[in-house]
Amino acid sequence: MTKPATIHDIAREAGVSASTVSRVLNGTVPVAENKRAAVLDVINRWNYRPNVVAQGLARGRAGVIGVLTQAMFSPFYGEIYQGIEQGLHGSAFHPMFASGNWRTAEETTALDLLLQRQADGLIVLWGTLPDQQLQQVAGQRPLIAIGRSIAGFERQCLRVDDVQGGYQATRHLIDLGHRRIAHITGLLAQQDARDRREGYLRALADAGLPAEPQLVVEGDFAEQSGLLAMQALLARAARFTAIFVANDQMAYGARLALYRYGIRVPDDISIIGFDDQVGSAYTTPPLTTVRQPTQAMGRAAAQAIVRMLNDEPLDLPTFATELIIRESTALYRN
Amino acid sequence: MTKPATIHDIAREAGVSASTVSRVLNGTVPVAENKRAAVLDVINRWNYRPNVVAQGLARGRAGVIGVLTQAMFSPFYGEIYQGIEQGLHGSAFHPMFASGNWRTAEETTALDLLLQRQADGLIVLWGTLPDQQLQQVAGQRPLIAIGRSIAGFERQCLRVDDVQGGYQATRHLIDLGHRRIAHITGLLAQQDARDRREGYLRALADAGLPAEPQLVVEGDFAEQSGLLAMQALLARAARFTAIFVANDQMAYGARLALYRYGIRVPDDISIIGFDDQVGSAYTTPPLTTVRQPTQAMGRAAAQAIVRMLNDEPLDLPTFATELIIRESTALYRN
DNA sequence: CTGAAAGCGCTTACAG
DNA sequence: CTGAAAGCGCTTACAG
Repeated sequence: MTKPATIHDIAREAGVSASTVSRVLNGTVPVAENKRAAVLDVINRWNYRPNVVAQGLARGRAGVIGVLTQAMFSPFYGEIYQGIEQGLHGSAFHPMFASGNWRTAEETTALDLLLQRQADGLIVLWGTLPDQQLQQVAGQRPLIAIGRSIAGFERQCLRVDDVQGGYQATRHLIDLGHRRIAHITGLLAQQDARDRREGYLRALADAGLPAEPQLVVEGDFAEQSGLLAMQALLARAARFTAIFVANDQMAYGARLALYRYGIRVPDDISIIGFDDQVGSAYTTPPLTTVRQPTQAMGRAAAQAIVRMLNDEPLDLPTFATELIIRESTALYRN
Repeated sequence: MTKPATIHDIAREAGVSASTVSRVLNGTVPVAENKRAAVLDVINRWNYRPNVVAQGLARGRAGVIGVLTQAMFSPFYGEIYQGIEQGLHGSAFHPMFASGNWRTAEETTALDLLLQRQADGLIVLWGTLPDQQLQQVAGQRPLIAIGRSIAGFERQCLRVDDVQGGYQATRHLIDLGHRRIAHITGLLAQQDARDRREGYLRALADAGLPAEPQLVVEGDFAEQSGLLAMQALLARAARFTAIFVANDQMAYGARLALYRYGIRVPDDISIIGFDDQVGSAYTTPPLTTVRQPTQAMGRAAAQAIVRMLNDEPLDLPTFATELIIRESTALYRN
């Protein structure tokens, strides 16, 4: 367990000062060709890598973009990470992740961790942190939020149009001829769940269809709640031929409930989800759903952070959802 | 964008030296009660948080465990992360993730990133890095590998018994009365895929069943390859009534192929996967599979790293797989 | 072009 | 118990 070489070791071996080694490392200032070659030679021979932590301290810039996420392992966030990595590529900044799991206390811990590790900028993905906490951070360093708003920092909040998404999903069902359309909502404490429901209601209203409270039940975005919600719906008197489920995970649960009851999809009931999770193309039948441009959103957020760090002006685009038609929805037939 | 307070600011305001502030922060040495109170007061009032990067530099310990993973967003790795976080909890170390995506070049980049950020220890999850590269790192700092071996460092490699897992899966099918059992393998360039196939072959042999090459086709662990492999199998002359698929993702694809052909699961064909992905309990029908104790493995790896960091002796347990029987497998009926 | 010096924000012997 | 000093591994004016 030998200690790794430092810039001074390299300097000594190459017969120059540490300053010079630093200069050839960073290419900031011209260095005499022979010294440059000597330094490079030692660096290669010793396979020297500068300590980026020390660099960060000296430069006052860690080269880190903190990403406050909710679930390290969700495929949904995964696509956003990919976008972030793409957006950061070639920028001298690297992402650093910490997850809050939708619990305010954990989110606070994760945020502190990112801040203490000197993240130069922050990307906040959804979550339950109060505006006030984020406002304070946003006042101190570049911050972009995805999936939530922060009062006073609206221009740094990148939101997808969930109302439109919910509308699209419901409209698709209506266009297929369905008239009695149920809805399993997400956790209504979350804005996105409320927005999707809002889209559902508007689509019904626009089509002159009545909103039937008995056809709406709240879930919590997890599979099991979709299953339970579908059971509840099936137990009620009100009938329906199609259902909009507020995310794909719950749609899986709902679909399983139908399977258990021997109700066919899409022959008896059409089902549409939201998110287009990776697995959704391989469910039986493949799930019709509404896609959020996750990767593009991640990329935009990363690019925006870099622009802020460089004091360049910001102009976040608006992100629209996209209907992905697969095989879980079909024409209504009487 | 005011600069955050430093330890000197706190010291000045509290009327003590920076050393004293440091001492109350770390609780290493007794500090007079009145000064301690004064310091704590300023810290709270200013909401001061020490710069952990600077702490790490001064201490020679970053407090970071690097986790070299393959896919940031896979639920499978996600469970391992959870285990790692649990194992690190309360240990003064935090995980830091970088992903290699099963590409040697990217894995090298990710490893470098972790090393440059001064990770005190490393947990390597699967991957394609040559032994030599990892041996070098393992010679310099604590390293634990999950899912792969490193020559000369076997005691630091935590492996799950894939042969046993493949055996269990196949044996389950045999116990249900199946005699003609197909197998979709993983990418055979990977050891785990070869081991699972080995388990399959051994189970057949132990039951006195012939190994039929026409019943085995290679996949690449992704959904689409499972679908394609199943189509290939169905196109062949050889019939089968059950199939062991080397992971759940491919099992989803294989199941979709059967759906398209109108072949019922498990009535016509039984199917068993491997991994017990989160979604597998909600497929139709819910998937029988073999579970790896992912969370326990992550926890063990994290604890082992901490032990190594504290120069305590190591004794990694062996991890066994577990059969999870759901509804995609059934008794063979003629 | 280049070295010595100061500094980034901390910790930790050292001396009292 | 406590402060001044040196040091962690770098960078960057400053002076030449």
